[in-house]
Amino acid sequence: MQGEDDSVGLISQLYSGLYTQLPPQQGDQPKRRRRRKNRSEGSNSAAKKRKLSEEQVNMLEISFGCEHKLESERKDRLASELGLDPRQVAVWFQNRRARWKNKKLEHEYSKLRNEHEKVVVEKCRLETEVLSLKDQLEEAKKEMQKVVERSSTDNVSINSPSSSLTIDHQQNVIDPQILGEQFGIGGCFDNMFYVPDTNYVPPSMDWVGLYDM
DNA sequence: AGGTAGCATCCCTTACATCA
DNA sequence: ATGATGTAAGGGATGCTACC
Repeated sequence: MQGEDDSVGLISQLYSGLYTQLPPQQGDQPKRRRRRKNRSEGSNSAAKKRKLSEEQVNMLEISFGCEHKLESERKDRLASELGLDPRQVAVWFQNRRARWKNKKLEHEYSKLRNEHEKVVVEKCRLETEVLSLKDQLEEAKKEMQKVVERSSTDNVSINSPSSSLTIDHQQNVIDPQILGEQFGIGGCFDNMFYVPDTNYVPPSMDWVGLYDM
C-alpha cells in the first residue's frame, strides 16, 4: 500500500520475509501476497495485537454513531484524544463499518425471510381455497347433470313452486340466477353452468386445472 | 490528454485474544 | 486443551485528486 505511515511500516518490517504466495487463481488475476505467522517472531511484544481499552472503544463507538465516515481531521483528533495511532483509528472505523454492514445485511435477510414465510402461508391458504372451490364446482356440475337428466326423461319444465328451474333443452342451459340460489353461488356468472356436450374446457378457464396434481 | 504519485476506502484474509 | 468467536491489522484492488 502506498499510504502506509511509519508505524505501520515498522510493523510490516516485523513480518519481513514472512510472506507467501497464494495458490494460482483463475485467469490473469494477480497473485495476492499473504503474510504468514512466524511463531518465533510471534513472541515479539511489538508485533502482538493490543486490544483497545473499553474507554477507547466507547469513544470510537460514539464517534461512529455520529458519522460512519472518518475525515482526516476527525481521525487525527480522535487518535490524539485516545492516544492511538491515526492508522489504528482508521482501521477501527473500517472494521466497524464492515461489522455494521454485516449486521444490516443480517437484519435485511431476516426481514425478507419473515416476509417470505408469510407469503408461503398465504399461498397455502389460497391453494386450499382453490381446492375447496373446485370441489364445490364439481358438486354443482353433478347436481346440474342430475337435473338435466331428470328433466330430459320427464321431458317437462320444472316450474313447481318448490323447484322453479327453467331448462332450455335445446342448449342445455339453466337460468344462472336460479342456480345461484340453488347452490349458494352469486348469480353473476353468466353461462358458468353451461353444460357442454363434451368435457372441453375453454382456454380462458385453464386455471381450473392449475392445481391438478 | 495521459501517466503517476498519494491517499482513502472496500474487501478479503490472517493472526491473536478470549471464552465456553 | 481446544474449537468457536470477536477483532486488530495486513494487503490487493480501485477510485479520486493533484501534479507534471
